[in-house]
Amino acid sequence: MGSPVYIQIHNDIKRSIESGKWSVGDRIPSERELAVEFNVSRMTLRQAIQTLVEEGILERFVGSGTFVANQKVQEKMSGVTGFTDVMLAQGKKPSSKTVSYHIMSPSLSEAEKLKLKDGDQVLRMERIRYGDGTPISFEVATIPATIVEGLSKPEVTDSLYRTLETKKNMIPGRAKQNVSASLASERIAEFLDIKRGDAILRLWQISYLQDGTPFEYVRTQYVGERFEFYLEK
Amino acid sequence: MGSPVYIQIHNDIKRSIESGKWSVGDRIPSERELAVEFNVSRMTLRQAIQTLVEEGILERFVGSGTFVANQKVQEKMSGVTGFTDVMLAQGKKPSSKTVSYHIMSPSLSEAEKLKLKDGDQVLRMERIRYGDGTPISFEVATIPATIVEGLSKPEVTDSLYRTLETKKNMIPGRAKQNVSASLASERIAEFLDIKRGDAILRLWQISYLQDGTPFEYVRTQYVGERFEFYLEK
DNA sequence: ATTATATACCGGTATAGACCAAAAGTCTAT
DNA sequence: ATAGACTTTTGGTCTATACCGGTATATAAT
Repeated sequence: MGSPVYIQIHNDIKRSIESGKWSVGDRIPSERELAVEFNVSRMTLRQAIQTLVEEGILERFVGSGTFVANQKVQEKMSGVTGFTDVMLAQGKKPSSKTVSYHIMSPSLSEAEKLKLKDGDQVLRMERIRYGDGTPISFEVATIPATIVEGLSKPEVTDSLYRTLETKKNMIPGRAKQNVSASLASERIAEFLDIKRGDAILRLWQISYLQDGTPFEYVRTQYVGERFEFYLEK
Repeated sequence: MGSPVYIQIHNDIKRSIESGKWSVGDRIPSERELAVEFNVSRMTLRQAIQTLVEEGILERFVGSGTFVANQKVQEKMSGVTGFTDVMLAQGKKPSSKTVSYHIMSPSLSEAEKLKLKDGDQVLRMERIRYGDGTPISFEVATIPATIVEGLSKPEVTDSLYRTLETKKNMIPGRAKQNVSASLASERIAEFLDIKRGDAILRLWQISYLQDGTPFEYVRTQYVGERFEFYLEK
């Protein structure tokens, strides 16, 4: 094992939570108890907990204990995690309908934002996203063709982030986002089962790999009534 | 001094950097040296450094040392910086009109979010914010009366964040935010010089001091057409 | 039954030491 | 002069221990 002990413990605890050993709201054993259980000092154990707190998986309260957090998972939403994970984290069943899916030449704006060279092709797809069957958003995603090379359509549409990590060992790093509000057009309203003129939360996002290469440019329109964006700074 | 030693050292070092004692790219003394200088254990000193690294002010390299990083500016935007600084950063002249300003008893929701005790009073103010003279947002801010005690109205309304830092030595820490979209009501439309039913970007934010005390609860409605929210993750 | 009060437990902070691996500096043999 | 081998310095990890103040709960006093 190359990684430090506290990272291993971090993963151990994370697995325990994912496997249902501890559920949302549960108090996990105290630091002193866990330190004995994992046979490390309390300081080391604390470091493992610390990383989980920073991820929003655990919450600590002085005098009370450490608890499995519920809400905060949403934080990642604003980050580089995809729609699928966000919905799952909220206990909603994610699904999506692909409206279009084509390899094509990028628009000027797309080429600029994805730092493409002349002649580079992109995959552009339009999708409607659902949570528990209700339309949540309509998104247009543009991805450089080189990134999705060799991937099947389901691998791209189902959960691109996971596929990239597992199949191509590409790990998302930072992301730039822009949020604003507008009104639903006729076409969008139809897709999202709302009325024309209803409130829309607009998000555009450029996601970068850890080396700074842009790999996805997404413009999303969320139904204002059905979606909240949660951030923690 | 109530705050932990490592926070004090954190601020000490931060001040040293701001005052130009150490510039961008400079190597600061080693952890062991600084520990001696501040007369604390290396672990405690490390914690101070750690918080500065998390803020992006310092960078650490094993075997080389700890260096002053070049700051990313815009990130604070979505965080605990106020409207004034955001506008200035974009080269727009900020101004605001206070619609109401009263000390009163908090609503249930306010009391809960600001963790108030029974009988605690709050300052509630409604403001219209302008950028270069154009209405950008309407906001309702609720602040515990204890926080603004002894401050003049201009000190609160002009730039609360700066006043708190300079006058009360209160330093903002984290903030929780929620973003969604809705439509403008008649009243809001009038304030913002738009039409009823126009797109509104809604933001509520709870800001906390470094010790976790909530000190401000703000609900803002931005004109969708005139405002974009920029984030970097 | 209700209200104080004591106490055990919790995470937060802090100390003083230790060893490791990566990086940088120094010295040496070629 | 340079490549390679040592040594020192650096941040990263880890231990074992201690005390603090907040929290909850059991116990005693009302």
